[in-house]
Parts: sequence; structure tokens; C-alpha cells
Amino acid sequence: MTEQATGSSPTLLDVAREAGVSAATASRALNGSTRTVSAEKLALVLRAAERLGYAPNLSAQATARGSTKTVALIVHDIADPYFSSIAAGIVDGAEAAGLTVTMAVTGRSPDRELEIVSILRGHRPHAIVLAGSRIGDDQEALAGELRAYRAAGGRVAVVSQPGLPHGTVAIDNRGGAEALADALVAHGYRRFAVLRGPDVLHTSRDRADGFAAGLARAGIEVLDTIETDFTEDGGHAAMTGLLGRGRDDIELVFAVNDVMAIGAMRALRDAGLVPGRDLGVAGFDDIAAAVDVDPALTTVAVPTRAMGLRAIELALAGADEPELVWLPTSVVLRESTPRRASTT
Amino acid sequence: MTEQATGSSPTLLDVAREAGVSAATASRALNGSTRTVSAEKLALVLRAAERLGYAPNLSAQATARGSTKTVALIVHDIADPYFSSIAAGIVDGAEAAGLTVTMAVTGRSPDRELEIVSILRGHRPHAIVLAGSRIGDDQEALAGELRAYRAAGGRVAVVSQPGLPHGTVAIDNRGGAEALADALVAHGYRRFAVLRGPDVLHTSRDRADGFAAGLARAGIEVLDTIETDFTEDGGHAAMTGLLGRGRDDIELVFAVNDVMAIGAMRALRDAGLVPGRDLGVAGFDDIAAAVDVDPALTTVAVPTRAMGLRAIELALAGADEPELVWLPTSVVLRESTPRRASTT
DNA sequence: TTGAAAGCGCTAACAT
DNA sequence: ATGTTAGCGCTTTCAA
Repeated sequence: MTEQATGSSPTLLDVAREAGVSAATASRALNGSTRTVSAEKLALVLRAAERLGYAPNLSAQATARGSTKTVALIVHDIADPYFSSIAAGIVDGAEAAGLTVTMAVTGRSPDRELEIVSILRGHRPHAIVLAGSRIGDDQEALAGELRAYRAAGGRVAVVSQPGLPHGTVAIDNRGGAEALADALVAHGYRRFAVLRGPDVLHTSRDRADGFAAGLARAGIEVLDTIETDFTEDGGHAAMTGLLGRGRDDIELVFAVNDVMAIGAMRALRDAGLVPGRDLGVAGFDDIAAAVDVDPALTTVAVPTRAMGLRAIELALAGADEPELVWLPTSVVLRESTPRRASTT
Repeated sequence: MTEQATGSSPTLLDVAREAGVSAATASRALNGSTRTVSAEKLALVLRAAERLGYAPNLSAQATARGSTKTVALIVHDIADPYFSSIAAGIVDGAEAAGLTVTMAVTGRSPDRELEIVSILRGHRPHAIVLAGSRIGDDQEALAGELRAYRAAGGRVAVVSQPGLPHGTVAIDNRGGAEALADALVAHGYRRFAVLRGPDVLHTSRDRADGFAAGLARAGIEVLDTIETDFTEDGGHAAMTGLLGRGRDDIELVFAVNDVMAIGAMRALRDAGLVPGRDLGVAGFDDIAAAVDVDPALTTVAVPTRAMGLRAIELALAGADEPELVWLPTSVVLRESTPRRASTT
């Protein structure tokens, strides 16, 4: 006798008794696959279940069946619009397939992520979806957990970070950033600074590298790079730091994601400057807020919701050879980077 | 000598065999409550589990124990910053208590919400948290489901909507809107329009009513009210509509939430107007984006993350008499409602 | 301390 | 079409 005595809900047996049938019949009537139950008894059982307020015990069902109707989602930060949008896509896809979504949050800690995958594995979900770029380079332990899960029949899909041997939905961060660089150069910009996230985040690295590569093609070098948090406050702090260094030769700041870019715009206003006019700002992701800020933010559009949807499709399809789906990005030029006469 | 039969994970029995002990001992060593296992065997079992990559089957554990380590969260829309922020608080609180969060999304449909609660009940979660204002007035079916769940020993907490007989974290929507109205009148505004959500949303109703009540105390009436979606696009459409009606006597538009207000600001800019200067705009919630837009949005601050945290605390405390916790709101005046000389 | 054995609530052969 | 009978993987008496 421990604590936590569940006041106990009615069981299938209760329903069966109430309806005057066997447990098997009740099971078939309520949750059965191939219905082979007479209309008469079916009605009996249904009425009994209704009367008792019966809800099948999904855990028991899962142990008996050896499989669950859930998909587990792992994100870094659910309050971040990038992830919550992906999550929305995944929830849509999962519910369409009759699956429940369970969610865990890593807080961008590799250790926590590993721990979470391990716990989740215990839930025996139908599929596990990892959203957001992997963190750090030591993927071995994580890969091991996922391998074990796959070996036991689980499905895995990864959003955003190719490199793991599982179904993957990816976007070309490098290419997107390159295209952005091209477009900005074409708009007359020549002197750039970059606000990037922690170096362990592949996404940040790829975008920053891609941007530099794009500029390099035009013979331009990035004049200044600041590493900061992958958050709005990070962007604000970095921009404030940049201004403090008195770099007023910079014409445009590229932040590797929109929330950082928006933080940077706020820092500019705090310093009495006007984003777009005094200094161009560009981001990456095209989150909803990108059109809400003024001036609207130039960025690279990422189809986050679609990525979530595709991810659970991939996971459910469960091809044996990991499929890699690239979703397109597109440069969106807005008022935060007005065309300017090149000064070179 | 390992087996690793493809298709299923190692079970407790596998571990026990590998360690040369009984299943009971293995259970006690790995997940047991009062540890009464010799250091020697404990090490044996632990090593065996490690070697096999064992992860306990949580469903089986749940059926055996009759209780789970999960809390179920129900939100209307996870991509909405208001809800994702509450969700973040709940995830924090739950993980601190060693609980996993499962999440379902209603899409603001009362039917879907009811269905979800019913499914969730089958998971036998430790607690169910409903976030966001209840929808519609026919709460009976929902209340019934929750009652049954409670009767079976489940815990329920509700965020945002008092009125259900469960632990509740609420904010004073009416009072907050009244205070906002007071502050705006004090700032010299006299001629108001209101953008409200669908009437079935209590939150929308309370805020709109409170705002009107606050104005009434100053002898002012709302000049125009538009009902629209509770979303950014809804705010945009409503504002566009208002402008189309040629109501240029209006001095300030109050939208019952921030995303709508931000949509309205965008509509103003689309029409060549400058929010704040040509027309005051105020919202409600103080989402992160409220300080990102320009001009920064005047609003009523709601401690969303704290609400999530408190909610799961309430649920876990599980007082028998439903506790009602009011969290304070506060008016935040920003540049979208500059002080103006009253024209009255 | 340990193991044997009886469940937890449900499903799935196997008979009938 | 229905009931009987084993399980599913784990926990928890109950003896030893």
C-alpha cells in the first residue's frame, strides 16, 4: 500500500459485467479492430460504457498491444516562435493521424536532450521527432539512444539538422544565407557585421558561414562578428556592444535568426537610431513578427509549419533508408534593408 | 551473450537474466521505492541494464502502478505566443517535478476540446491543465469529463478561466481593462473603438466589458466595436474595416489582445498611417513582441509564464477544495499611446 | 535481502 | 459472434 491510490476509474471488466458480456466482447465493441459484434450486444456495451463513464486505460492498452498512439516531440524552447511554429505543424500532422503529441524541452542543453530521449524511449512512442539543430559535436551518445529506439521498432524524424541517420527535414541554411548576401550586395550594401549564436549550434554556424561565402563571391569580407545568445536578448546585447565599439562604418547587420535581429533593432532604437535608415538589419526564419516590426524585417523565409508536417509524415512513413527532404527557403526583402547607393 | 531481437526492446526480465537475479530484484534495483538490494546485486543489475541499453517500459509501469508521471496540457493554439509562453511555464514546472508534459491543441473548438479531454483521460495523467479561456457556454459535457477524471483521482488545474470547480489560476481581465481605460483617459483620450474577439470567448468578453466599464466611469462611451478573429489577421482585417468605414473621429483603438493589436498596427501602416501618432493603439497580454513593434505597444501585462508555473503547482498540490489564485496584471504605457491634449 | 507468484487493465489467439 | 485463456512488462505482496 503506497500513496497515490488512483480513485480507480471503471475498467473494461466493469463495463463487461454491467453489460452482461465477456471482457473480450466489450473490448471488441469499444476498441476492437475488425468489428465482429452483434448490433445488439454492441448497443448494450456502449450504453454500459456511457453509463459508467468508461475511458479505456491507454497504458494498459499500450502494454497489451505493444505499441502506443503517441509521437514525442523534442524542442529547444517552446516559447520561441520558430519552435512553436514547427510544433504547431507537428501537432496538426499527428492529430490528423490520430496520434497524441507529447513534448519535452531541452533548454538547448545537450545533456538534457540526451536524458530526455532516454526517458521518452521509455514511453515507447510511435515516433520521436527532434526539432531544432543538434547541439555540440558529440552526437555519439544521442545517436546511440536513437539507434536503440529504432532497433526496437521506433520511428525517428529530425527537423532542421541533417547528419543523423534518420528521416530528416532540412533547409539549406548555408544556401539561404548566401542568397541573402547576394541580394544585399545587389542592394548596394558593402560593409557588414554578423551577429551569430553560440558556435556549437550548427544552424548558427551554417548561416554565418553561408553569409560570409556569399559576400566573398563579391570580394567582400565581414568586418565584424559577435557571438551571443540565440535569443532576442542576445541580439539586443550584441547590437549594443557593437554600437559601443563605435563601429559606425558598418552599413548592415545580419543576425542569424529573426529574434536576434529583432532584438538588435530594439537596441538600435534604444540608442536613438532608426533601423533601416541608419543601419540595415536582416535576419533569418521569417517568423510572424518579422512583418510586425517597423521597419518590416528583411529575412530568409523558412517554412516552419510545413517542416513540422513533413517531419511527422516522414516518421510515419518510416522508410528504412533515411530520407532527406530539403524544403526551400526564399529571400524576403523588406524595409529594414532599403536599396542604397553603393559608396565603394 | 546478448540477444537484441529486432523489433522489441530489452525487458526487465532480460536484464534480470543477464544479471542472474530475479525480476523482482531487478525491478527493485532499477526503479524500486525502498531500496532493499545488496550493493553487490545492485551493481550487477545496473551493469546488465547498461549493457543491454534497457529503458523501462513506462506504459507497463503505469498499468502496474496505476499512476503515471505525466501531466497533460491543453491549449488552443501552440503557435500563439500567449499560449506558448504559458506552456513554457508549465513545462518548467512539470520537469522540475519529474513529470513529462503531453500536449494537445483544441484549435479553439469546443467539440475538439471535449474530445481531447476524453482521450487524455485515457492516458491517466497525473494532472490535466487546461490553458486558455473556456469556449462557449455549454460547459456541461466538459465539466462531466473532468468530474469523472477527478473522481478517479486525477488532478485538474485551469489557467485563465475561473468558473470551473478546479484549481484555477486567473487574472482579472475586467479589472485590467478598466485600469487601462482609466490610464488612457488620463492620457487625454476620449474617442475609442474596440476590436474584440468572438463573443463565445470569455476572455474577450471580459476585457471588452471591463474597458467599456472603465470608460463609463468617466462618462465616455465606446464609439465603435468590431468583432473579429482572436488572431493577428483578425486584428488586421478589423482595423482595415474600421478605416474603410471612414471613422476618422476615433482617437484610440483597443484590441482585446496583443496579437490583434499588432495586426491592427500593421493595417494602419498598410494604409499609410502612423500608429501612435495618427491613432493610438492598445492591446492586452504584453507578449514579447509588444516591445519589438514600433511604436512599442501599450498593453496590460499578464504574467503568462508564472501562470503556467502556478497552475502545475496547484495541480500537484491537489487541494480538495478548488483553490483560486489571482495573479496581478499591470498597465504598461508605451509609445503607441502618447499623451495627448484632450479635445473635449 | 531475495524469489515466487499474483496481479494491473487490456488484447489476441484459440476454441466454440 | 462470443467466451476462455494466455499473455504484455512491470510491481508488489508474501514467504523463505
